[in-house]
Amino acid sequence: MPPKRIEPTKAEFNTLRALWRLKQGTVAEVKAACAGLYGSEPAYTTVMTLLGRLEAKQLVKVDKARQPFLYKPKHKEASVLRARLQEFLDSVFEGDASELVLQLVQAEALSTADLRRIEGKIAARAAGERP
Amino acid sequence: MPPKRIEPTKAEFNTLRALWRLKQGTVAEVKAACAGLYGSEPAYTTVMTLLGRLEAKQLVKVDKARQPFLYKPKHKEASVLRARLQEFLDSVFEGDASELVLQLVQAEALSTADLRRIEGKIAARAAGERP
DNA sequence: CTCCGACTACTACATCTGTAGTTTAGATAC
DNA sequence: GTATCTAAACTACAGATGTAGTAGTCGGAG
Repeated sequence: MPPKRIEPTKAEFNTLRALWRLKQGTVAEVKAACAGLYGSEPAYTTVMTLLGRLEAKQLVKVDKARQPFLYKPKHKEASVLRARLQEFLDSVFEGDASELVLQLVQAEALSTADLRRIEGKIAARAAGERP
Repeated sequence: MPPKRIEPTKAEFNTLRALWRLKQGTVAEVKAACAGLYGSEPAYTTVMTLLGRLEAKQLVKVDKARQPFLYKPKHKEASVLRARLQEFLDSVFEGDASELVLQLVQAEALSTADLRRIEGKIAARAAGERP
């Protein structure tokens, strides 16, 4: 199997998000994107450090032929989100997804209307899958 | 407002979970409960440290009149779970709960049947609320 | 050519986390 | 009362994390 992706830390994850938004980018571009997304702009070298750590974790790849280096995410955003979600679900809710959703509703982050919309979306997808 | 609860780290959270299961307990009891819940048993002093940090974070209270000290969770489990969930939702899914649920379904942690069950539960609760 | 500015490579460092050892003071068993 | 045991207090420490400074390099402005 693929040698099990290592998860990004919070700061790394935010950097990665900036990169997803850009599709790809240089350190300077990512730095600017971070400013846009999170209000504050990290130092240039901070972004470098984070991108470097992300590279070490195999979460981004770098084209060193180009100058300045061009960074690209190595995985789809949804895929990384899902991994983080799974990790969270297991460690906090002991894998009980229903309980998690119930808490979401009770926290009023989600309404029954939302739930129904989601069901609809799934149904649509299932129908389209094997037409 | 209450001075905003500080969130527990992973190890602290696990310790807290043990305490929730016990309702209350001494260091030795919590240590044993951890063994049961997580397979491995931490050192006695490790449990002390963690309970101490939890106390500093106002997440447990200690009765020092009793000997050995008796620890009790200061908040309901559901309430802490919900706070962690909210934090996660905001930081990873930018507050979009529907997206989170959709990912749960796609990760096959949840089925449409589950969703329907949850809706049912909510409906029942809503009905019982103001009968 | 020479200096400047953009970049990358290395280094730094305070905190936070997980995990536990060491010291001490009161309770207990003989 | 003296050795023993227990539980609490204090101390330790390596690795992860967030954040950034400094040194060295290379291509272009003048």
